[in-house]
Amino acid sequence: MATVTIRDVAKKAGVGIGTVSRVINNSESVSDPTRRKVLAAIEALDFSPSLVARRLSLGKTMTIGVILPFFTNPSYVERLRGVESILSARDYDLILFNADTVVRRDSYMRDVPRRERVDGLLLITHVPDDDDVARFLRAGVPAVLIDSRHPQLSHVGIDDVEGGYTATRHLIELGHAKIGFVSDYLETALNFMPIRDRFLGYYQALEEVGIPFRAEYHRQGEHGRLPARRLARELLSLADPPTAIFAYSDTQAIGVLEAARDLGVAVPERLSVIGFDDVEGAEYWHLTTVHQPLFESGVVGCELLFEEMITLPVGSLEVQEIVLDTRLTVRGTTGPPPG
Amino acid sequence: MATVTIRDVAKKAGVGIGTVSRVINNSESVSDPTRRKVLAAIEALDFSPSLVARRLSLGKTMTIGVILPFFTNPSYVERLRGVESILSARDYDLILFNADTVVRRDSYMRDVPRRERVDGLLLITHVPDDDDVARFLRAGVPAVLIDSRHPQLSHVGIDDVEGGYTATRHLIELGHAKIGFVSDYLETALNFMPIRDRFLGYYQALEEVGIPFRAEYHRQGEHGRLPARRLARELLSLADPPTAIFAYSDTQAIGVLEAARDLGVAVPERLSVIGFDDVEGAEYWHLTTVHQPLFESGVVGCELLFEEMITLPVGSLEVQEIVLDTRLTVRGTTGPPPG
DNA sequence: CTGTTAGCGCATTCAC
DNA sequence: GTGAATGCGCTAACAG
Repeated sequence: MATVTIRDVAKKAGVGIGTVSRVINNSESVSDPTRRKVLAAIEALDFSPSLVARRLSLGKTMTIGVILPFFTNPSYVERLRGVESILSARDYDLILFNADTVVRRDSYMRDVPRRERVDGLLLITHVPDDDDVARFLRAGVPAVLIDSRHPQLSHVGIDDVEGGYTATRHLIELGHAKIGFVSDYLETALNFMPIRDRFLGYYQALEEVGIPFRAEYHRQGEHGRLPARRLARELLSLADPPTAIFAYSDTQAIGVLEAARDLGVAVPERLSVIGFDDVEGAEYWHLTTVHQPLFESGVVGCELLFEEMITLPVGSLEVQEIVLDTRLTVRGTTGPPPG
Repeated sequence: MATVTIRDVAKKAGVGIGTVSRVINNSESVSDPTRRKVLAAIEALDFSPSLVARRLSLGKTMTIGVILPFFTNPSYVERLRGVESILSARDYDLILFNADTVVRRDSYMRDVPRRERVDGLLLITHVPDDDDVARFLRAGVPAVLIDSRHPQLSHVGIDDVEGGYTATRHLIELGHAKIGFVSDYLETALNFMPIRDRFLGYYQALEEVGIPFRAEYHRQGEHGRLPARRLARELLSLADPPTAIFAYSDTQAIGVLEAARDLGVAVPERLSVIGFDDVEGAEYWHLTTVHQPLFESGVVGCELLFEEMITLPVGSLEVQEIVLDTRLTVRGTTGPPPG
């Protein structure tokens, strides 16, 4: 209970604390006999070095922080798994900052990089503004973006415009012309980029083949299954309802499927539905969707961050932009339009 | 960039560092004028105290650790949300330790409580052995269990025996006598308690009304939708198949529903299915299930932990056992047996 | 009320 | 190679 320190070990081994420190850190310059003595003492005392003290002394925290909008969402869980897979291999700790509101995001953006809490920062989906980035740089905290962009920061993501295009294009090629889009609000205080991008892809795909964009076919709402369900119901209740719906995420696609069921609209016979992400659940809903490498995005983002962390001075590394591939995954919820 | 310390502030404000420290910590005994001076200096220098130093000095880490089998599972996400809701209000950080294998669990059980990494530990589902608990106590790290039990540790959970009983009883009351059970392996290296408990509840409910337990009606496998699907298919292919199936979790219940669909068995006309947890997706499937307060379990567990953390010496607080209520939630997948 | 001092546990110069 | 001294930034106990 009386926590055993490096000093106790030194005394027991009959050496100086410096030597113990060297042994702990695998320094070359320790003779084999003394090393053995120290190791024995460590063993005997069941000593393990204090991370906090080491951090203070080293000026490093050995943890990286992740700021994200809450991880309830399956896609974030997948990404975090990727991050975690890298961290655990490097003996780094992971601290999560759940920024699901503007207030909390701002607070974290301000505080987290400041107080030597983390050695590096991963921002998922959240878009830092110029002030934030300046603060990161000033604080000397490397930051990497996942699923978001900023000219001065490295990031990993996908081409959401292309993804939106791919989804819409799939529906068009099946013969659909009346294609709805159910999404999060395009403009919000949190201002997530993929939302606008996928919409853009949707828009461009329509335009390309001369299908006019119909505002009433684009419904926006809060993220989530239930709001999407409501929006889809609106869509399907239109005088001239769409024969296909592209949902911003798989979660929302499920909502759309529910709406179809609510209204007795057969999928895919009378309505095609395509989602986005390809989360684990997607397969079991037989959901056609656009697959994106979520786990890998966490891995790559984390690796990128470590690169930056070992490169001094902070910010000297050239900004890298890594774009992962998306892939259309056709399952059972899309087919040719009725009639 | 040259990190500004408490000393810089003291110099600038023309006071001693002790005073600055007092201001930072909202100590009463500082005169208003000096407080103002210090505050001004802090503002001017954009100073913020080093958490690491504070931690070293205080001997506290201001973080709590959570060890859990990976949080991919929807039920863990819900629990974590509950934990996080308490933490953020208290200015504590959350470190996640993903222990999805025996090796990693053992490693975390050994290392995490040791190196003053955390002020408190939350174990979800994982069952510590006596050695683990002894180590926690020795290290002076309070620990609380969620969804798991140990005589020397406080815990919050549900009565899984009762839950299993409730589910089975519901089927019995509908008139079913041939009731299958699809579950995780009862005996595994990770040795989770709820699995055996729910089985026990299932067993007792049958016994109570004189329905003999039939070993071929109990199928065990890996956790997950797909394994459950396979198991359920086996069950339904029996010469004398069950007319109802109780699944250990909602996830597995979905697998059972799929199996029924695979085999063209109508639910609930020819087969009743009941799950457990009442995760978000359960509603979509109209799944009858046993609801358990997942979010609340995180909240309560975390509150319990804080109680222990402020009570010295560690372990002096009486062990508390909090049992949350489960609730049968009847939806559309259960009904009377055919015929 | 407030300045000063002594650690917190470790890594890192330095001399030896 | 190795031991002793110094400092990381802060809190707390002690004088004033």
